[in-house]
Amino acid sequence: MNEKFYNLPEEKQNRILNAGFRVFANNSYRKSPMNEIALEAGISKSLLFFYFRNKKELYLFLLKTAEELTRSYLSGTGCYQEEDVFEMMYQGLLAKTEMMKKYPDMSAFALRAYYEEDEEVRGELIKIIEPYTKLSTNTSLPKLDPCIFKDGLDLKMMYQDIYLASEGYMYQMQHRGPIDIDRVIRDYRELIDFWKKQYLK
Amino acid sequence: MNEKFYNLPEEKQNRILNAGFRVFANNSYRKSPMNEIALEAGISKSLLFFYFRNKKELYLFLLKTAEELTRSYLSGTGCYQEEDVFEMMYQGLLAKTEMMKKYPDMSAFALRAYYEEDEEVRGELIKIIEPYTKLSTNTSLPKLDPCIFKDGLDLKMMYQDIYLASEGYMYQMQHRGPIDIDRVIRDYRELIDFWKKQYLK
DNA sequence: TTTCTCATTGACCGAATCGGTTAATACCAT
DNA sequence: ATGGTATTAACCGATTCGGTCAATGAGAAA
Repeated sequence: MNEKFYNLPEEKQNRILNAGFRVFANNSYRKSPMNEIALEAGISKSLLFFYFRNKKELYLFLLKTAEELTRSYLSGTGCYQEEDVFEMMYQGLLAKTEMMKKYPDMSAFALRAYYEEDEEVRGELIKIIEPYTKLSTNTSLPKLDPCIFKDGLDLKMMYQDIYLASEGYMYQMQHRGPIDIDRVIRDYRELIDFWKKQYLK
Repeated sequence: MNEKFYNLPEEKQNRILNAGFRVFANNSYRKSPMNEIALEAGISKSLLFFYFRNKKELYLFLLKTAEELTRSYLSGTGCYQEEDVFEMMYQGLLAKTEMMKKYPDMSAFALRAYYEEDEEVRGELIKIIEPYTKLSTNTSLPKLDPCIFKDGLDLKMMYQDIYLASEGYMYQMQHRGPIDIDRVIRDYRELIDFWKKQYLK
């Protein structure tokens, strides 16, 4: 890709990124037209081809960017060193909402890329997401100290419960159109507190 | 549509239905090619146009069919007259898995249709899904008899919890590729029992 | 076999769309 | 004016699309 892309004002860079995320999220790779991306970004198709040599380059650039941004957002929140499972989940969702404010279709784009099968990009696509394919199957519950939970509580089921409900929240955020994000956060916080009262000693 | 479609052996009808569901679920209306649907159904494009005059007719037929099938599946299970909230949820998920066995992409198709904006079909599309648009915003909890639940339990939060977790299950079923459906049902049953022990007196 | 019926198809058409190129602009500082 | 850079309109060849139609195939009836 053309290094001059980074000289553009950040707002314009983001417009292009978001246009790409959105189009590639709604269509398969082959059926995502460059002209549609350009139109949505508010630039001409020619300019888009000026910054990115071809569609494949733009696609892989978007994927690499999504990966980097996600990683930086997650490490930004203290969601990893948090020892409280509930607060960890909360921080995770907080990070995701922050991302969705700035890049509304990025996660949908990443999810679709995960299943993209077009041979034109598949090979180099895998190299980027490969580290995460193993990680995703890691549904095993983190180490939980039984002492702090109520006696006789099935920790595995509890974790299933909060994990799936959180997944359900994310799902609603993505598929239920544009909604009041701050409202979602407040609701989720309520749920977290409900769980803590319910499951913690 | 051509009434002779119903004369086809049921297996062939379903192949065509499922091919349509899949293609229209993965692409927008405009970018769903008839030839791709025919290929996936194992018939020629000409034959597809013999049974359905044009793309619009096929699309609306699929939508109407999806609506009817869903309604019949839901009324098939006793999920409405069930008074136990947990068993109601369980029956609901059971019905959905049954559907996904026979029509794997139907619900994904219906969801995408819900947000389809193409003016060629939007008008008549709305007429079909309009009754459900109001119903979907109905997140209010059903009438719950507080007596059977543990004292001091926040019923609204409990319902949020189980509703979202169930949503999370559905999400996993649709987006996590082909998985062992019976395994999913067993896991969900476990979760239901966990909730009953947790929330019921 | 011949004939009739009807499901099914390959070949085709005009129009639109696609990825990508290029030569020309608009803009702005010197 | 001049030079350089950001940006675009116009264009191209190839492909794809929705849809049509004449022809083929298969099976039952004669």
